[in-house]
Formats: sequence, structure tokens, C-alpha cells
Amino acid sequence: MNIQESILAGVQLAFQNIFNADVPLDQLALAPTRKEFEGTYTFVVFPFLKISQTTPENTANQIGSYLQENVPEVAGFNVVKGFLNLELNNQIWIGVFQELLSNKNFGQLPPNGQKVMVEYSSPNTNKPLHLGHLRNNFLGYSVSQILKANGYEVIKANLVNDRGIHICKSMVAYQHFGNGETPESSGLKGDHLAGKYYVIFDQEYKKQIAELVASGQSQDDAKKNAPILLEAQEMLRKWEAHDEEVVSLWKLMNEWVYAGFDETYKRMGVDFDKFYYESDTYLLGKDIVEEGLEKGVFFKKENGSVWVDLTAEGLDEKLVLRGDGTSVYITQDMGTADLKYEDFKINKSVYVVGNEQDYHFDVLYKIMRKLGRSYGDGLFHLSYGMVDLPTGKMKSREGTVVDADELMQEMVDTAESHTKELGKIEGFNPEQATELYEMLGLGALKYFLLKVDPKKRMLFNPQESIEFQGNTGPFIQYSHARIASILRKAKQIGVEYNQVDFSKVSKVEDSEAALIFLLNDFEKKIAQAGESYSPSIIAQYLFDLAKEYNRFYADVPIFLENDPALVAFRVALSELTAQTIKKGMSLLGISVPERM
RNA sequence: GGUCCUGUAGCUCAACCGGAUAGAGCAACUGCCUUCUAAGCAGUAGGUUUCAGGUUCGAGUCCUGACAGGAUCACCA
Repeated sequence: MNIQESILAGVQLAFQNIFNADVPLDQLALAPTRKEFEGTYTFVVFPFLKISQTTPENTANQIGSYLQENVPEVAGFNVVKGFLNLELNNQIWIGVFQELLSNKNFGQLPPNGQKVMVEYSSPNTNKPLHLGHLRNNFLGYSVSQILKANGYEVIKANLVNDRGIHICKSMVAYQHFGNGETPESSGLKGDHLAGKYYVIFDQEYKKQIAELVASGQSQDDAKKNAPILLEAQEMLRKWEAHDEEVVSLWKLMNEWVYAGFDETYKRMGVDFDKFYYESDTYLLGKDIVEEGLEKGVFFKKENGSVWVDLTAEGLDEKLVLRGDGTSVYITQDMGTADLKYEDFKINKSVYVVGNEQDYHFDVLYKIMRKLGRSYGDGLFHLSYGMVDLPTGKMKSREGTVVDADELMQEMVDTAESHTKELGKIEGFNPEQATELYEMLGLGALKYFLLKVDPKKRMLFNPQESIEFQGNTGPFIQYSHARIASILRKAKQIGVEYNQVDFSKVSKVEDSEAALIFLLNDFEKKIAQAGESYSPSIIAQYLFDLAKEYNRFYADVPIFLENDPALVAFRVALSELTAQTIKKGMSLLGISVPERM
């Protein structure tokens, strides 16, 4: 039984013995005491005044005395208005600490027998990844890690958008203006090469529109009639008809793009267990339309188009199949949802997709539930806000994006110059130095994107946004390196701190108690982050933990202590903190250095 | 116009299913490196939580209505 539980059990008994009332445990809760008051946990008595039939102060005092007498952990208490602040004996933290040490799987909750798929990244194969994709990929990877730590079996999936009119646009432009350029001949990464022609298409398209307008067409007509657009549409038709020439160009350009993506994913530190390709899945879902018609979930209009009526759920009527029998976006998504289930028999499915598709996924999930899918309740859209630039929204086809590869390189370069400025690379060989810059640059970037609630849109200012001080990745990485240094010294001077019984530790400083309190919270935070699919909870926790350790570090000189039991305790406490930081950062996909 | 999301210090963000005097970081200002890594620590200053009502012992949090920003509402993907 942990401390909170035993205190709450005591509170329950207090109500029984003093007020002769049965209060169910789930109505009792402890909150951490605010810093400005004495105490560790606070019990709020306001909700129970009806039971006690007396003033808040009286109620709190009576419960407090009872706890002090009957619950060994409670050393004292004070009452401020209706708040009962419980003061714990610092010694009890030793027991808590021992328990944490004895947990071999600290930070990994036991398997829960559930399978979850996390779909993320899902790039288009006509252009390189940009800042928005970074947020998506980091979120998806981190949520996968967090779910694993919660005991799920996780399948990371990438649904590659490798077909459609936008792909054909790059292809058409390449045919016209490519002159046989290849990644090798140009020295461009494959995805950047494809992206270059996507931009060229748009420029040419706009030029043609202007010409048509000049020759008397309306803006709308010109947009529809521009020859290069017609060409792209024709190419899509040929692709769907398996035209050999088109398909081979498509394959060639996709190969280039995949090679480029591989590099980018590797640097981002993300990976996948399963790839789905829209070129394989875009025809799926028509059988589900049939099924839905039979079940009466869908209905048919006079022209043969099929719809679902979601007005009772507060949404609109939504098309699921065109009158000519061809698919729309959601048709294929229904099919893919089933495919994922058939492949892996998943209980839950998380889609990491931007918030501009909130409505779409709302509709999709309602449909799958109406169809009675077993995984219906496990569908979750992890919706995240766009990343805006000071100059406004990013648009690939206009070239106003922060490119993912460039940004990562910039971050690593900044980390390098920053580290050199601080003179922190003595004793590093070139490989180690490179590894460190990579760790710090990516760590700063990932932490920056993950510490914020995903729902919020965020402004990214390339000049100012990424810091290395304060609430940042490098601050936490630094804290880890600091502890690693302590541990090296402990080893060097021969401090034995494993398998030691710390019950002989004579006194526990406040900063030590606070640190153990936080460490004791780690698994709770993991659970919370898992339930809400929210890496920001972990990020916030790690910042608090690192901050608390640095406070302890400044307050308590570890090796100047004479009592060997105390030294051992402090080293062991440092080590557990380091392990927790490392484990926690790995949940964010961030590595931590031994030295920096 | 309908629906959804967001609005907290100059800036970037917190606030545990309604709890105390709303907390951090950055930027500004003060201290602390002959002692375990100063990418650190301690401190000062900074707020009518967009606004107006309501619910109750108690509201940044819940309800209603405004206001501001964004997204979405295609036989596009």
C-alpha cells in the first residue's frame, strides 16, 4: 500500500469513528500541498461539512488529530480554513525510495494485453517533409513510446499517400522541365527533387492561368482549363489504367522520394512497423458501403450516390460513395480502418493527423461505430494544431515552408556553436562531438514541439523559438550529464551504493524528500500521459524533476558528507533520478548524453 | 451563416475531472564559479485568466451570451 492510499484509508476511518459516516474511498482525494504551506499532502474538507455538521476548521482539526494518532506516516498537521495540510515524517521517504529501487521495471507498466496501432507521418510523396511533419512525427513516435510504457503492444504505422493528382503534378512538371535530372546528377535528395518539380508545376500553372485570363477567359474557367492541369488529370487517369509509361515514371520518382524520406526519418529518430500505401488501399471500402446499406446505416439517393445521415449526432449528411460508383476519401478510410484491424486485430487505433481533419475523422469514427466495429470505441484522432511562421501559414507549393532537413541541420549547427562557446568539448573526439551536437540539436527541437498541448497551434520563429536554457530539452539533458558526472566520481572514489539498506540514513533533507516525491510520481504520469495521449505531460514532469534535482544539487554537497550511509543514499538517489530522466526522455524520443 | 478548436505575465507555456495568495521558462534587474559540470542555483519585478452574466462554501476550470484568432462545412485528398 502506498502512502496516499494508507492516508486515505485513515481518513475513511476518521469519518467512521468521529462522525459515524461511511464515505466511499473514491470520494476522497489528496492534493499535493502548495509550496507556501507546511505539509506534503492536503485534504480538502469543504465537501464533507454536511457530514461533520461543524465548521471547516473543526472538521479538519478532528480528522487531523485522528490521522496523527492512527496513521504512522502522518507526523503532524496544520489547518488553514478548510484545508488540512498533512506533514509527513521525512524518514518515510526512505521507505518509498527503497520501494522504487526494488522495482526492476520502474517506468514500465505491466502488459495489459491490448494492441494499439499508432498511425503517423503519412507523407505525400511529391515533396519533402516540413516543420508541420516534424510535429506529427515526433508526436506519433512519442505517443507510441508512451503507450508501450503503459503496457500496450504498439504497432507504428505509416500510411503513405503515394497517389493522386498532387503526385501527378510533380510528374508532369518533371516530364516537361526535368531534362532527365536525377538525385545523383543534381546532388539533390530525392524528396527535394520531387518537391522542386511540384513548385515548378505551380509556377507554370499560374503562368498559364494568367495567359488564359489575358486571352479572355474568366478566372474560374482558366483554373479548370490550364493545359498543364489537364495533363496532370489525364496522367492520373492513365495511372489508374495502369499505363506502363506513367507507372514506371511514378515508380522511379517514388523510389527517389522514399530514399530521401529514409534519411530524414533516420535523423528524426522515428521508425515504423508497418507501411500502408494508398496506391494499394484507395479502392478499398466499397464492400463496406454495401454492408452499410444492408444494415440501414447508409442510404441511397436517386442518382445512385450513397450517404450517411449523421444529423442526429449533430453532424450533417455525408457522402460515402459517388453516384458513378467511385470512391471518395472517406470510402477508402473506412476500408483502411478494417484492413488495419484484419492485419493486427487491434483494440485501439490512434490517428495522428492535423486538426484541419477534425470533422472528417469525427464522421469516420461515428460511421465505424454505427457499423458495430469492435474497435470502434478505440478509435482516436490525435489532432494537433498547425505550426505557423511569423510570415504566416506554410505552403509547400509556394515554397514558403521550413524544410525539415534544413531545420534539423540548423538546430545541430546551433548546438555545435553553443557548445563550443561554452567550451564544453574538451576530451571529446570528433565522433563523440558530432554525436553530442546531434543529440542536443534534435533534443531541443523535439522538446520544443512536444512540451506544448498538441491541440494548440503554435508559432515558430526560426530565430527565437529554440532555446537551450530554461524549460528546454538541453536543460534536461544537461541535468542528466551532471548526474552522470556524479556517478563517475562515486565509482572512482569507490562509493558502494547498490544493494545498500538505507534505513540507517539519519536525516532526509527537504530537497531529497521532494525529489523522492517526484520520482514516486513517474508511473502515475506515464499512465496519465497514456490515457490522454499527451507527451506534454511527460515533458512537464521531466522539467520539474530536473529542476528539483538541480535544487538538491545546489543545496546538498554529496561527497562532502562524512556519514557513508548518507553519501551512498545521495548517490543512489542521483542514479535513480538519472535513470528516470533517461527513461522519460526516451518516451519523448530524446536521447541524453553522459557528458556535455 | 452552422459546427469544432483556441484565448492565462511583454513573449512561449503550466495549473492534477471545481480548491488556498493563478505557477514555470524566456526577456529585464540583484546576488552565487579557489568546493561534485554556472546549458546551473537563489532572489526582485511582472496578472481584473478577452469581456458580461450565471451555478455554489469556492470558478482560469462548469453553464449562457458576446468579442478575437484559426479550422472545417466539395460527388477534392
